[in-house]
Amino acid sequence: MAEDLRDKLGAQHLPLRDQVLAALRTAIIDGDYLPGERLTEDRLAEDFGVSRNPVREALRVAEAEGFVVILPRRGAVVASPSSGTITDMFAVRERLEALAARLAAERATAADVASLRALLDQGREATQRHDLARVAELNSTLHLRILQISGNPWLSSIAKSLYLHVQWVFRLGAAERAPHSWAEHIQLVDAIESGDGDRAERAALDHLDAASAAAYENAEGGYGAR
Amino acid sequence: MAEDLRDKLGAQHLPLRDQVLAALRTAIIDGDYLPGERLTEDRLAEDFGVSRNPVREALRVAEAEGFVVILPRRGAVVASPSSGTITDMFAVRERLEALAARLAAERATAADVASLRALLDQGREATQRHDLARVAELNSTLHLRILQISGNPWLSSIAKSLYLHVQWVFRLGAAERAPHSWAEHIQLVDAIESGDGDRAERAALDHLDAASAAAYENAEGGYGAR
DNA sequence: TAATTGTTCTTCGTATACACTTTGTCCGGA
DNA sequence: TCCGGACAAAGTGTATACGAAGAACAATTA
Repeated sequence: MAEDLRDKLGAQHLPLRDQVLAALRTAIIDGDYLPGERLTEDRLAEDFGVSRNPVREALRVAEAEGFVVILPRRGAVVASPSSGTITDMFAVRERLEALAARLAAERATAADVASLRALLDQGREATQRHDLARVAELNSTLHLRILQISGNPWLSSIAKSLYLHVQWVFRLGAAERAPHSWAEHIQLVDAIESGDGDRAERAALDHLDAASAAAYENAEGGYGAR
Repeated sequence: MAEDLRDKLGAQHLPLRDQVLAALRTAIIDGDYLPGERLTEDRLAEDFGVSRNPVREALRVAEAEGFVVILPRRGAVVASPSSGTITDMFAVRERLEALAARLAAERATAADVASLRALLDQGREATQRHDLARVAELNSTLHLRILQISGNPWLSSIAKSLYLHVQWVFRLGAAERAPHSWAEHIQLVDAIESGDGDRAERAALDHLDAASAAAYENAEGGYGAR
């Protein structure tokens, strides 16, 4: 009974605008709303079954995060990650994840390393099962976990946001590369465990370089945003 | 009552929410709203002479940017940049501005360099006049200009946001350090002009290290947020 | 004193209204 | 046929009001 109430209150705890924002983000990342598509407030309100206000608030944040572009008096359209900005994104991500890897190496506890290793194991297993969706999910979890271990909230939140955008761009072809990248992940975790910041940074850079190259290839075959 | 603000800001095309956001940001950075201070929607609406709707939208973005913290059902309070996050902020900024300096060095046109030199001149002049406010302003402009020259929109927007936060933390004691840092700026611009990415990156790192040390000192004497 | 109950303040979401822009359409004239 | 302008439709931007729910604080009671 108390749990019932807790759950109910906990669910209520999330403001509608945040739920809308989350739903909007995933809808965009999943391609339900395609780049360039017009997002009128009424339409979104109807799609999510809420009034205009929460939608508007979610849209402003989505704009700040780069998922939509808002044209004054003309409303919102889904942003278009052009191939130019893919390069730019990776240039920034490279620096950020390198820093994260260094910090993680310097600060990781035994428990932290253990949790990374556990993810690695699950990833190997999922790869053997050819469960690509699960591999992709573990991929995200691993990166986010490293960010968290770095203990720098700024780094974490910025990189997280960038990471979402990478997923968005990646979306279509990422799964094919996942098994390849797993070997790089092992290198990275080994480096973090060693506590050697330089080495961890190098491993992160190598990983990002490979991912960047793959992303660029995928972008060619991506949706033709304009 | 509302008219003065409306007329002042209303001359532009900008939606009210953006004007409110800008006003809110500067009010927080300038210390008109102190860390921990409660910001009710009604109060802000009255302060800015607008209705609650634009205020709410501005608040959501301000939250995403880290200037306020919104507690569910309890409203917004001005965020508190604790000394812990100062270190974290500079760790990220270091990487980002180093990248910006490198990219700027690789891409700067003659006109770009000329505009940087012009800022440098104005800064030297303002320093001689002991016009510290102007020096601080030129300081910002210079950094933002380099970001812009880097030509990476992601880098630019992220670093810009971080830069605002640095200004916020700095606020009190920054003026004293400004003359010192000007010498470092000359090094930085020289490096960018040379087109040598490595050198530009090193110059940026040196500058940031010094700024970081200074910021840390200032933080001790900052406002005692709780 | 401690617990409980009210009261008040404020957010959160909904709904409505309306001015103003932008956009698209239609119509008449060259 | 093509052009330009009037006109209507759609949608944003802003204001306002209202009710529900939660949180904080005061008052009351045991």
